[in-house]
Amino acid sequence: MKEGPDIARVAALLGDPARANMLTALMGGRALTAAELAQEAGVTPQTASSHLAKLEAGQIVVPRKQGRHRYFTLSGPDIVEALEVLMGIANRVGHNRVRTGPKDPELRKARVCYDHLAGDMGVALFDGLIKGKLIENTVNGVVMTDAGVAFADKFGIDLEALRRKRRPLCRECLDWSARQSHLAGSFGAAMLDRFYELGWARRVAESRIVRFERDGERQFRDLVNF
Amino acid sequence: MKEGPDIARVAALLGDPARANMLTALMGGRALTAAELAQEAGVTPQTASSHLAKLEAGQIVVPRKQGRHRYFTLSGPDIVEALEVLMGIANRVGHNRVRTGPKDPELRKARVCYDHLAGDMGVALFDGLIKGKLIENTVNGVVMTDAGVAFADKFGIDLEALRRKRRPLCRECLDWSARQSHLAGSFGAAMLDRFYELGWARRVAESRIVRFERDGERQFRDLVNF
DNA sequence: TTCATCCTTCGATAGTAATCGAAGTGTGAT
DNA sequence: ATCACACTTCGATTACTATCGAAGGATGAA
Repeated sequence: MKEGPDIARVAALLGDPARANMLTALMGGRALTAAELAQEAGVTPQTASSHLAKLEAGQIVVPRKQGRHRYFTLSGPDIVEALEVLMGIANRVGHNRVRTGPKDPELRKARVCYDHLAGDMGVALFDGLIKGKLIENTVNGVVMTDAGVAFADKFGIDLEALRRKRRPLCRECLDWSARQSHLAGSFGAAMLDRFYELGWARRVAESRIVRFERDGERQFRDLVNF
Repeated sequence: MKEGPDIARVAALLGDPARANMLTALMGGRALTAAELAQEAGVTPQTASSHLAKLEAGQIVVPRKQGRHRYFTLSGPDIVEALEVLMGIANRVGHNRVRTGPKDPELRKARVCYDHLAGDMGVALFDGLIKGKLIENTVNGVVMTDAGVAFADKFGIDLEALRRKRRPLCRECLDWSARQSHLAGSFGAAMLDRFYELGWARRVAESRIVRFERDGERQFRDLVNF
């Protein structure tokens, strides 16, 4: 009837709760399997498969076969952009899925996002590494500088082992409580692991909260104030 | 379950063809009535009313009552942003409502948009009238200047008759093939009628194409090169 | 080969939402 | 007062789609 791009078709693909959950899970930038996405969306694998088929047909996600797994990624940065804008709108009009409850402050401060640190402290870490010129935020993604490599070694992270994994070393991940980027990727995960090992922080059981020890938080602050 | 804004709810509101049509019509920035939006969407007033109620409840549009009309506008620039991004995606993945077939060039060049001229020549007309200061694009919409009134008279358009109609005299209409505004409103319709009368152009049967005669196009070019 | 795992397809069900005809409400014009 | 118009509400229909159980590949491991 009318000329122009078919907005509705694309928007409808993002307009189902299960699919929206999958897509936001993919915003971290990491490829996820169908099973992981099913869990994220809270649906059975069959249902997830159906949704993923639709998203694939609509070219919102791109599948990559690896062994008996199928890994999905977003088809492009424009999808991320769309999700971001929609989140902004949802936020503005007050369509939120969970109330900002009493124990929320701790979640906002520090929590795990899959396997890396998110929340205010996650953002602080990312910013600190940028300011200290240990990582650089280029158009092609986040990369480590030579100074960063030296730092990782000194901090007790085996970069060579990380590089052997398929997963990208550094990646930025949008933080919805803080609306800024925090550090993801295998290096981001390794940093959080190291915080645990050093006794700076520990996970709170049955929750995504990461609780820093008093001394650990002090050392963390020193770390990010390059 | 998950924290964060409820993307799906917002996206679902944009994910219906009728609603998407209404919203893209509102991208021009001007307030439109429920009836106009119904026509844009190609649905009956009842259906449009239902959609508008949903959009209003979701705070995507804002109503403003004026007499027996209800004017709707987008609730904020973020909505425009979202629509633009979605259009980009739809374009990238090739979800277009009309095929860019062989006879497409003619459609792009000149076609009717309801009752006025759209396409490249429609945009050229609009721009020409603006440049010639016959119309002005103000925040409250497009208005005619004194020079414009004089021109209309000379061109054989009875402005007084047009003014007696309820319909606004001048209006801009977003052109998706050209991504720019063209002239709508009763004056826009009258201009196209006059082109027919003068033998400058004629409609191609069973199509929205407006085909200009060689001489008619030349005179049209003279007209818009104020 | 046999088994386990990951994922998809099929089929049935249930819930939702778009649509429009008919009727109702409110506003402005004659 | 009467009419016309703009819009909404109600009710019924229709169509779609999300969902999951069950079963069927496909891949890798033992």
